[in-house]
Amino acid sequence: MSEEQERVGALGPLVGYHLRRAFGAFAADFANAMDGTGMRQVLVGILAVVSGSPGINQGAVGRVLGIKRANMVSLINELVDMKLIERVVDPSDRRAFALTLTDAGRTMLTECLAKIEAHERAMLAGLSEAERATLLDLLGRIERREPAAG
Amino acid sequence: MSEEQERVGALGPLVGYHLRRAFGAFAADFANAMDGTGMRQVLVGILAVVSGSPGINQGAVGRVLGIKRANMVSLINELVDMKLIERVVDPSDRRAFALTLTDAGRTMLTECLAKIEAHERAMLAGLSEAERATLLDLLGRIERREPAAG
DNA sequence: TATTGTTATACTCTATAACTATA
DNA sequence: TATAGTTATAGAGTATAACAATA
Repeated sequence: MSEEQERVGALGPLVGYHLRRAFGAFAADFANAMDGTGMRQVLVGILAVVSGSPGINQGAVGRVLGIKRANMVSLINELVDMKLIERVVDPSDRRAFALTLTDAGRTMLTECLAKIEAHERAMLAGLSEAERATLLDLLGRIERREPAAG
Repeated sequence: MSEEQERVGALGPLVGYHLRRAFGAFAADFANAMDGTGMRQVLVGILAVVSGSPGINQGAVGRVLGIKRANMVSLINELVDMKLIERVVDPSDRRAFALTLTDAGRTMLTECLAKIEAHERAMLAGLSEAERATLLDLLGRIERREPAAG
């Protein structure tokens, strides 16, 4: 196996470096797995969140997924144009749009999740079930860590 | 702590999703840690690789770090403009440039690595030493996994 | 005042194709 | 022909500032 990957000098012991490389490998394989669906990581994420919280507005979806409001606009537009998401004015707050999946959206999400599970199995083939659980736990604790100052 | 982060529906059990979020948290804090230095993740990575393999050419640096040749050009230009890297024609292969760190480059790398170690300590404060080692091991095995088809 | 969605904008990262000069 | 570096370009992710409508 390529020795070049070993010559990372001072980067070797850095979790951040390996996180970047592992994330990159996952992202590339994910894009491959989505081939032909017209979907991307972020779009599937939005479908999953809307599926779990029907009627949610796009600002809230953004907060769940760590996407800025300004960047949500075109993403939601894409999904509406693809007829995967329905967007209606929320009667209880007329500034906001209530989002729900269309039937096509539910089908698409189901199909994507099946492809994603295969992609995850391939990427994690070298890890035992216990190791996958450990990885999920450790990553989760990094995400939810206490912010540095309050 | 924000309940919104929990409402990820089908994304919850996906390693790829949590890898994306943990990587995002690391990247944001890394950028913060580099404040005032003019450096970014990729630039520090290049300095570290050149430091470990003086005289290496930029294509090889790109292969080590997973950066395409075309994208290396402007990155190396940046580092040369900042006078952190020296680029001389390799006498043994006049197509290539041999890269080495300048004194300023060595100083910058040392300073950045100190900041990065503090950043890593902060990001991983909730993990024991054993857990950090486990995380490095698991991420490393994902990076170096066997490609799907040969 | 604060919030929702929006527009405009900019920077970075990533990717591909085509070119040159050397090997 | 293959490789090192380059140029041009395009798509995607991420960030901020400012605005209108509504709360």
